[in-house]
Amino acid sequence: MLWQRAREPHAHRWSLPGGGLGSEEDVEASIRRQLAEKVDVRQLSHVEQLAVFSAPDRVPGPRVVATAFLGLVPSDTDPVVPSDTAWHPVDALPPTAFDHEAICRRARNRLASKLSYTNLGFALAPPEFTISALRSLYSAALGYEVSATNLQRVLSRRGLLEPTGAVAPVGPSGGRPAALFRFVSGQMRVTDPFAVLRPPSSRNLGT
Amino acid sequence: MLWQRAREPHAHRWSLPGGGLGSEEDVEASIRRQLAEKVDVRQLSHVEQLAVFSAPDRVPGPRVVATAFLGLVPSDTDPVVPSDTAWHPVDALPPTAFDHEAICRRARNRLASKLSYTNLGFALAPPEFTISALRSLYSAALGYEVSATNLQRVLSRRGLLEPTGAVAPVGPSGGRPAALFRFVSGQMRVTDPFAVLRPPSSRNLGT
DNA sequence: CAAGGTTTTCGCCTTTCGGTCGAAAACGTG
DNA sequence: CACGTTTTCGACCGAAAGGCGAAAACCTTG
Repeated sequence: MLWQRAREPHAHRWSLPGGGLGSEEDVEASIRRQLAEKVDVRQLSHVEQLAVFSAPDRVPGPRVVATAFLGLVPSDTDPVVPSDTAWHPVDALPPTAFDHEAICRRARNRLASKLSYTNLGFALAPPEFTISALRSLYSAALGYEVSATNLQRVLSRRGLLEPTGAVAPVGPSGGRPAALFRFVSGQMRVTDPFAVLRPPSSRNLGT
Repeated sequence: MLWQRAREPHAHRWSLPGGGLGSEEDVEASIRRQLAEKVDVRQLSHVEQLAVFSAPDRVPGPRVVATAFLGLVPSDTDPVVPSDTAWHPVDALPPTAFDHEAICRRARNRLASKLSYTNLGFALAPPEFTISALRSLYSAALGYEVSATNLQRVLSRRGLLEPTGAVAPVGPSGGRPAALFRFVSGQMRVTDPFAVLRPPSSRNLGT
């Protein structure tokens, strides 16, 4: 989500939401406050620090040190945004101000990595979803196609997925109605990565 | 590596090396400069941003925003450090100044995670090492025992390990002399994590 | 120098995990 | 009711990882 700068420098270029750090808040409280001007903060399903960008010449004039965040909203949210603000596909960004394109790239890479080795998927999905919808989300975020069969098995084996029992309405072209799933509550925050070298004789599946 | 504060606030408590950001450097250049006063920077085998710590009351007086870094040196380096500076086991830290204990915990968690799903191990190991020495390093960093057999196999299969041909001198209690290994050059920087959901029909093993 | 202790290495086996494929299920439509 | 469409599920396979124990290669000691 970018907003279009009205004034120089870099007028008319698109930039990430953000602003100065208040004296009584930490950086996360600050970005949530800044974001509240653009979108309802309660819709944020995940917020994490990305990196500090601090090159002396990253903005004209006096140095500005930026703490970049990665913020996610579920795919079904369509928040009302101000007129100077719009969503852009991360693969086809318009001309951006300052180093904001690099920041977006970093965010995209972080998301793709964490999708694979953590349970971050819950932050992208709506409360209930079909496997094929989830497959589309993962494919879009990762940048390559994943198999629905495999995705369901991997997430299920990790104990993240739970059928709701209901089925989704069928599409205009027919087909078998898809079962609805949800991420199991209690797993709706980022947990430890799924380690490859595990402690002896203990899997990280059970509660 | 901590140094002992001489003055208030928090006199005599141990704190992480660091200092103010200069106007002509970014945060990584700054921490390398600060660290150079304590230890030869060329010994650093890995440096990465950890997180920003910015709670308004994290230090007394005016707010100080800190960008924390994780820095690693190979286990065989024993750098000369100033008299007010010393190494401490991360599991048994002395009383620390400010929020530096929390920073250390975060660093330790980051290290443990990345050891498993990236090739970060090279940053901890000396240029040449035996499998059991490497096993000790991994066990210490991860906090649980790993099997030497499995560690060697996992790292080998990822194409990270290479035998030097030489063997290490035997210990005081005898035993078969251990073969020496090195991390293959070209893999001596952190590469992409080993993704679980891979793109179709392409493994991340080949060069 | 043979016996026994110690440490490393290696092969074999089992389990788990991820990838792939195709058949079957469950809907629409003509 | 045949047919297209989409989802679901089971089967199979290879690769990855964990576990175990025998063999190898050194030491010391009697």
